[in-house]
Parts: sequence; structure tokens; C-alpha cells
Amino acid sequence: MPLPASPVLDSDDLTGLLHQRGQRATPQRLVILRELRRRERHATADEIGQAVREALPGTSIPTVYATLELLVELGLARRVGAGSGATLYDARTAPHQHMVCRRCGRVDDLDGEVETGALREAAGADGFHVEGVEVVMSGLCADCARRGEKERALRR
Amino acid sequence: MPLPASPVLDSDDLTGLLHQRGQRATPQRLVILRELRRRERHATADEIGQAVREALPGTSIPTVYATLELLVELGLARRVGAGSGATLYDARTAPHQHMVCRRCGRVDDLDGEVETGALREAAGADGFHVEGVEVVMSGLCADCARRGEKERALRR
DNA sequence: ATTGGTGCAAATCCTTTGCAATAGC
DNA sequence: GCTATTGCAAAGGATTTGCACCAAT
Repeated sequence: MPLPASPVLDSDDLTGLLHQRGQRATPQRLVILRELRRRERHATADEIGQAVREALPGTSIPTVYATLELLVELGLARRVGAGSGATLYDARTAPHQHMVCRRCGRVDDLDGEVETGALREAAGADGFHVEGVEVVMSGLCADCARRGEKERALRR
Repeated sequence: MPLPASPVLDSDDLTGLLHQRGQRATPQRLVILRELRRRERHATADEIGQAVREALPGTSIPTVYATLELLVELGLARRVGAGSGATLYDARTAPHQHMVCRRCGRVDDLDGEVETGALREAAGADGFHVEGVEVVMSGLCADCARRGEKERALRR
């Protein structure tokens, strides 16, 4: 189950959460969460790594990956399988979905909730423990659709 | 094993579709589609490549990737961003969703449709041309959930 | 005859692993 | 002090590119 709805959870809460599990609250972990939250947008591990290094030089990429994965497990972040390119991580709590352009790879947000109750139930009946549901729309973003039209026109 | 008759569109239709776009109906393309359809399940590019090579030795991996991507563009296949590991391709036409186990990476199907009309409309209003909607549930499969319980019990 | 497709090899990109050193608890 | 976590370097996988050759139209 995702975690209790708490719109914003500060770093101290992360510390507590980790301690409960017998894990350590390292500066890297705190800063990574902070950086992920600072952006009101999804980010790649690499982007987060660069940002974190400004506050905490030397922070390594393996650490960033491990921590992001840990945050997902703790319910503090979502993974977004954009399909093309790198995995995205997102700390936004408000329900929202993603649109991925298959031409330029851009990923945009779309606010709104999707009714997944029936789906979750069906999965549960199969013994699957649902932790999250990702809805990704693929297609062409406005820019690429426009460009596509042009190209088709030229070809004639 | 004899080839099951394709439920929807046979290879000749692919030929026509390609010609309409000024593209060529190569044996590789026809066999790749046939192999993807033969499996009533999602498959990786590599799996398809191996199967195709039995009928058409020498078929290369870049060709398999390019063709699968082409089939997606033609609407004859779906991409499933399983998140962990390789991208999956699926030629099943019936509406169904996917469950990905975050522990063992297994991907299972779940039949059923999800109401995405409102979402598509909202995306369209943003100028985005929706081609497909992918719903992926993540969590633990029955096996891994059971194993997880055990491990937690042992730790105490 | 054109020119779109293919195969090959190599490159690129993302992510994970192994292991010694470090630092929370 | 114990051991989880880190950084480093390197490995590992998946997917893409560049280019010369081939084949569908």
C-alpha cells in the first residue's frame, strides 16, 4: 500500500522512516530526497546526481540509483517508465499521469486521476500485491505532430 | 507446431500497409510480425530475434529493433515499458494490462479494460496526439510476496 | 535504376556489481 | 565496534549508429 497521505514529508521524517527499518540516515539520502522534491517534475538519476553533487560533492551515481530505488520502496517517489531512454523518478504526490512523445522523447505531466480500483482488485485476486499503477500515454507531442504534417506535405 | 491463423490481420495486410507508405515488404518484416503474433504473450526484441532466425537465418538485431518499432508505429504492436530490464513488445489485440514484479521482474497479463477516455481527451486538449495508453501495475507477484514474508519473519 | 533495408561491428547509454574504505548507529 | 553505506572502477545489458552492400519496387 502507498503511504498515508501526507502532502509534504520533511527530511526528518525520512530519518525516522529509515531508522524504523534499521537503516541509516546518511547525508546523501537526505539530499537526494530534497533535490528530487525541489523539482516539481520528474528527473533522471543523472540529473539528480548532478544537482546533489553541488551540495555534496563526490556523491556517486551508484549511490543515487540505490537511493532513488529506496525512496520508491518507501513510497516517497514514483518511477516513471518513460519507455524511451532513462528511467524517471518523481516525488510529486498529487495524482498525475504522463505523456511520452515517441518522436522527441519528451515527457509531460497531465494532472488527473484514473479509476484503477477494478484493476487493482483483479490483480489482488491473482495474488499480486499492487504497490503502484502507472499510466503512460504515448503518441506525438504538439510540436512533433506539427512537424510530421509538414514533412508529409513536402514528400508529395 | 503449425502456425495459428492470425486472428486479425495477416501478413498481406502488412504488405499493403507498408506500400501505402512507400515502404518495402521485406521477408524480415513479415516474419517478425508473424513471430510476434505467434506468441500470445509479450516478448523481448532478443526473443523475437532468436525465433526469427530459425526461419530466416542471419536476421540481425538492429533489424529486429527497427521493425518492432515500425510495427508499433503502424499500430500492429504495443510497447510495454516493464521498467526493469528489456522493453517488451506485444501484438495481442485484446485490451489487457500488465503487472510487473519489482523483485523478480516477471511481467504478467491482466485482462480488462481501463477507462481512459477522459485522460485522452485532456491530453488532446493539450495538443498531444494520443496513440496508445499503457497501464502498468507494479508491486510484488504472489511468489515474491510470500518469500518476502518469510524473510521478514526470519529477521526477527 | 532507385533508394529503402539489411547486416555487421562498434559505439553509446543506462544501470548494476564487486570490493575496500568510511561513517552512522 | 559493528555493519550499513559509500565511492570507485569496471562490467553488463539493451538499444542505436555508421556504413557498405543488397534487394524490393
